[in-house]
Amino acid sequence: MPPAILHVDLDAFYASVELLVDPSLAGKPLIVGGAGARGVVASASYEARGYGVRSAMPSARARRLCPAAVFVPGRYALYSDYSKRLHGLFQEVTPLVEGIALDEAFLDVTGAQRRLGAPADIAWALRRRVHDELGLWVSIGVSAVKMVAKLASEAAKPKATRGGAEAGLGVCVVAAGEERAFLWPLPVRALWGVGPATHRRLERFGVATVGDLARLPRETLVGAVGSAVGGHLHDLAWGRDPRRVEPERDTKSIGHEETYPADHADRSVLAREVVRLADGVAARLRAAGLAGRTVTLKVRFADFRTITRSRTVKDPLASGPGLAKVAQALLAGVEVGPGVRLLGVSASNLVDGPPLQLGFPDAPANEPAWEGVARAVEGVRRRYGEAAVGPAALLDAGGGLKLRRMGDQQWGPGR
DNA sequence: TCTGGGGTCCTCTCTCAA
DNA sequence: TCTGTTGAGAGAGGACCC
Repeated sequence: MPPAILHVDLDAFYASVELLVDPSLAGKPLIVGGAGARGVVASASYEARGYGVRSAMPSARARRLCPAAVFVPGRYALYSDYSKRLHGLFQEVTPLVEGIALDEAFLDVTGAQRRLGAPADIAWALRRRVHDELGLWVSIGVSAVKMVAKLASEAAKPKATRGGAEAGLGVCVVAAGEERAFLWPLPVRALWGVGPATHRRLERFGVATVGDLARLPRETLVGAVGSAVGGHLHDLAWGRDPRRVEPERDTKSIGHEETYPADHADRSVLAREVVRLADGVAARLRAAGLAGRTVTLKVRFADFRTITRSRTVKDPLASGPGLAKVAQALLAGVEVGPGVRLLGVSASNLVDGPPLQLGFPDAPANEPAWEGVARAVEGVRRRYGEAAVGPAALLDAGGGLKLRRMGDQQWGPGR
């Protein structure tokens, strides 16, 4: 059976979910994202895209391009729920599903062909089913080559106009042997792995399309962008992508970061923020049954200069106080006078199983055994809610807790 | 124009031990 | 004991993805 890979991509996912929840928004230019001065666009309806609004664009600019746009703050938990239902439908087609993002996945349907028919038929049936059951449209690319399937789904997408979406192909199939004819006219920037920096370097060699890239000698390309990226891009340009669909991938790091509405230069405020971020990271580590040996602190200054400082400890950490202690020690070595715009805490070097939190570097001998404390906190939170218990440092004047959780501030600070 | 949050991977440099 | 080499691991930064 010839290999067959589907790349499935939801059309304007977050904006489409918001339209489902509130049909009165239909036909209006809709922008999902952070509405504040430092927010960005997470997703835009096709009406808004018709004005040039794109995801990852600063919200302030999007507002200038489309003053009539309706801004919606974005609800990570809601989109996550839709995504789970979508992945449930994928699993009925094949167990070989590799999730790339909430709205995007690769499906290896090589083995499903006997049961469900040709890959194109599987794609059309899946597209119909997603719409019938979830009310959302997906675009699907089909190819024997992973990257080509990805680009084919892009080719299948609707086009944006000021009046809304202009229907696309829905499903785009690139037959075996046709990969180069499909790839070579595309702009080189379309390839996964060619971002702004690589694009600038390639332009110096007169490379504008994937075909130009294919004709560039491999050694020249490697010299220009490095061995790993250069070799990979050259293979892609020739339609070679040996990567398989990988259903299971180990998590390498877990972290939280947050951009503040105004810059902070007060060390005590920043130290408290570190506790908040570390508590959120710890909650996710423990929920995943993981612990981390490396703690990384990320600091972005007012001028957007960004630094990271990390420390690797002997015993894996999974408690908020343990992570916070290391992160605060790292913060102590950073000059915060210029003002801090963003702070982040992450754990990497992850290991399985219950954390072996016996103590911390430079900790006093009687450092409490946080493992027991963390378990007790989890129990209380399960029973009485997340904000029932937390680090004393996070208590506000009214006795409330300001915790940090996944998706709380996904697209920048609010207004 | 003024740049989010969650990640992964690659490269370079430095240190340390064999 | 001193010097050079090599490789592993850590740390930092950057590029990229959605």
